[in-house]
Amino acid sequence: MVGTSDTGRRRTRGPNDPGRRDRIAAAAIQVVAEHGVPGLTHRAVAAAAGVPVGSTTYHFATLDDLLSVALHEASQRNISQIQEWADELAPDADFAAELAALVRLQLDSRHSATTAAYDLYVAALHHPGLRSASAAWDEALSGIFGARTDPEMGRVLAALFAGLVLQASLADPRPSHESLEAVIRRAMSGVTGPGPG
Amino acid sequence: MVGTSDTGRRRTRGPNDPGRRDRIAAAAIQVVAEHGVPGLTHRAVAAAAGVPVGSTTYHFATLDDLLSVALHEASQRNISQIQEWADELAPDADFAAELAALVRLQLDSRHSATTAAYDLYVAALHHPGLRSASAAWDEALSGIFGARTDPEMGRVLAALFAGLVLQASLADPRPSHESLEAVIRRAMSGVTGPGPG
Amino acid sequence: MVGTSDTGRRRTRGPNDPGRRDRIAAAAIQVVAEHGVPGLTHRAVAAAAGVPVGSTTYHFATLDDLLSVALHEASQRNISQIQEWADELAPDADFAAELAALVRLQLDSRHSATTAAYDLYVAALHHPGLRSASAAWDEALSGIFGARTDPEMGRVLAALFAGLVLQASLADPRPSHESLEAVIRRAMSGVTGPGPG
Amino acid sequence: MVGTSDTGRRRTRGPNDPGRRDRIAAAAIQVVAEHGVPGLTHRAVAAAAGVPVGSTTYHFATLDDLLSVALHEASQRNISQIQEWADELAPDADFAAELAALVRLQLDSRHSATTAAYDLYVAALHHPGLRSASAAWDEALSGIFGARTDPEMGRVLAALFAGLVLQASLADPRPSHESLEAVIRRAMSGVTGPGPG
DNA sequence: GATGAATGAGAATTCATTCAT
DNA sequence: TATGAATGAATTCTCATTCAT
Repeated sequence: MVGTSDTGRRRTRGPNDPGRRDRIAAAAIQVVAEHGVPGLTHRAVAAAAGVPVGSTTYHFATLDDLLSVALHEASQRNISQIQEWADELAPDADFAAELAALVRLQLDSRHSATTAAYDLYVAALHHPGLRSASAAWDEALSGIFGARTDPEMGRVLAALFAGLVLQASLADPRPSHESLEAVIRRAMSGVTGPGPG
Repeated sequence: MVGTSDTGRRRTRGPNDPGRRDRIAAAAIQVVAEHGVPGLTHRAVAAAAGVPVGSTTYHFATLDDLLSVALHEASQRNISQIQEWADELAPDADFAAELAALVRLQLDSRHSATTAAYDLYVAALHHPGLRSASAAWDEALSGIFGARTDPEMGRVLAALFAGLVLQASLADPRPSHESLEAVIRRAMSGVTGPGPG
Repeated sequence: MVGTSDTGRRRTRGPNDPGRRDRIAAAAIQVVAEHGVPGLTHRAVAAAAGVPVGSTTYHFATLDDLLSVALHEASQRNISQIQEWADELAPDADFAAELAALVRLQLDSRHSATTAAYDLYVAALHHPGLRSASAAWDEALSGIFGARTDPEMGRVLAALFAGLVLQASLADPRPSHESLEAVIRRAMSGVTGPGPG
Repeated sequence: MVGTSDTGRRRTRGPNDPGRRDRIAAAAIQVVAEHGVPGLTHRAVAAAAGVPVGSTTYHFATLDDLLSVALHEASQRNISQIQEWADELAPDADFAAELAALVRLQLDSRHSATTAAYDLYVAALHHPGLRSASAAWDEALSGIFGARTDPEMGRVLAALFAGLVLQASLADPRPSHESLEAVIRRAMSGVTGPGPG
């Protein structure tokens, strides 16, 4: 599936496969999504990436390296997705409703990525070197949400968003769009923005 | 005083230690606080509790049992503390300010317990059997906060609280009381409660 | 071959085999004799002792533990052998000749143990915690040899003995008894002991 | 100055570094001095020499090659140093005193080299191909010491020297110059040389 | 010549779990 | 009831060695 069809030259060794490092990083996120941070092992990542174990330790010598790349990559992806969501938002959109939809999106189609992201986010509690990445994530959310409201409300919504996604990921049944929207709208009740709220 | 023929009850080894099970559970939380869920092992817990490894497996046969008791115990403690905080709140207290103080309390004097709590909370993402415990926790927070405001605001504040504590645990430097209070007050701006806000 | 024939009760697990710890220690010396200190691994020791790897790590958690027990055991054995040799020495024996014979004995029938002993002795250079064991060994040799001559000559002979055994272990062909005896006798030329020298 | 088109000779990577092979050999000795023979790895040597791993395997394809070059180089250096010491010795020097000083010198300013030398010397026990190097070393010592006394005393002193340096390297505290001198003088008591003793 | 990438084989450890006592 | 001993299965990590470039 990967790195073939080029010339048909069989190659089992040697310095090639330039995308491998990235594939390993992606596999790390996938493993965290499936088994949590305790399941993040070189072996599991190797299996998920379809590479030998030695390859994972070559590119990421320690587990912390793996954890680090997973967190950075996951946070970057998450920020990109939310930025994209913000960019596509109509100027006169109902922000509360749209934000509720974003929460649902994180829970549904992006469920796996969301799980991994929160796992990694919390793992940073025990890895001082990773805290800056988690903090930068918060900053980004505040900025994105604040740009549509105001800086203070940005901070409100960033925290609320994080809390809601986390809670909702664990709730059974999942909260309805309506209830999410109501909560968000209520927190935004002091906003006099472009939305109809 | 220890391990003697106190009541004639046959005992192969060791002293009568009725609190041991609880001590092990407490040690489990402590281990999670220090090393995260990946560090939760029978051995680490045994060392933290000052008991032989065999004792931890005797009381909690599998790692999942340890994780489960840690989560239940941690969530119960957390809820108790917050309930206590609510009970001691003056009827005319400034709720936003007091809630900001509670956030700070979680970060400062209860930092270790808070870290463990979030670790365990997130671990439930990968342990369906534990989700109910995490969800019950949210319910409790919503209830406590809602009792001082209204049910919907209770949900707002529960999510906001969770998000703020998590963010603040990772922020460097820690957010000031003022900024926390401002965020909370803003989210509560639609409340016409007993507080001076 | 080991631990059977008792009652025929098959037993693959469980807390028994009380001599196991000692057998592992003996196997460690054997491994060093065969492959040197670089070959001292839990796996090799396990194979030599006929026990699972987990058993070697249970009794000797780290390689240093294994190295330590091997050095202590080897030095103790070596001292015992030499003490025995001294005890069996006739009062009017030709000490130089007998000492030369002892050197040969170390090289021939005890070759394997001697090799291991010197390997471990030198390994102590890199393990400050083991230096005392190596030093105690020297002390013992000085004492044993000095008891038959005088304390100063004891120190001469201890150093000479160590140097000769080491050199002779590496020489090809092995030095003859005559040449060893001549060297020793020459170093002892200032002795007016009970021997005919 | 480095890695440029100096002479037009095609060069894929890296500067012209004619001394590199020797630097790697020197680094190998240094690694052995610090971590013993078990620590002698291509990687450790590469790090110590400040060259890529591929460079160590290029110049010394196998670990045995590294071990071999380290032993030969170390023994040669050691012999040179001792030869130099002998050459600088005054004709009427007190040989016992000077030899004691040489022992001290090995322990003090040349401590690291001495440690490595004995490590490698003993490693030859398990590498038949290296025994000749170790044996040649003994020969050299016997010759050097014998030239100042007589051949037999040369052999006495070579063995005594080896034993004393090894013992003294492990003794804590290090033996005094006086005690070393006394031991050496005692072993030399049958010598009627040029020295005052 | 030289080297970064790659990998399979182990290395030390850790560990959950079992079990005789 | 309790626990030390035991062990097989990982786990992280190191490494010698190979090889395309």
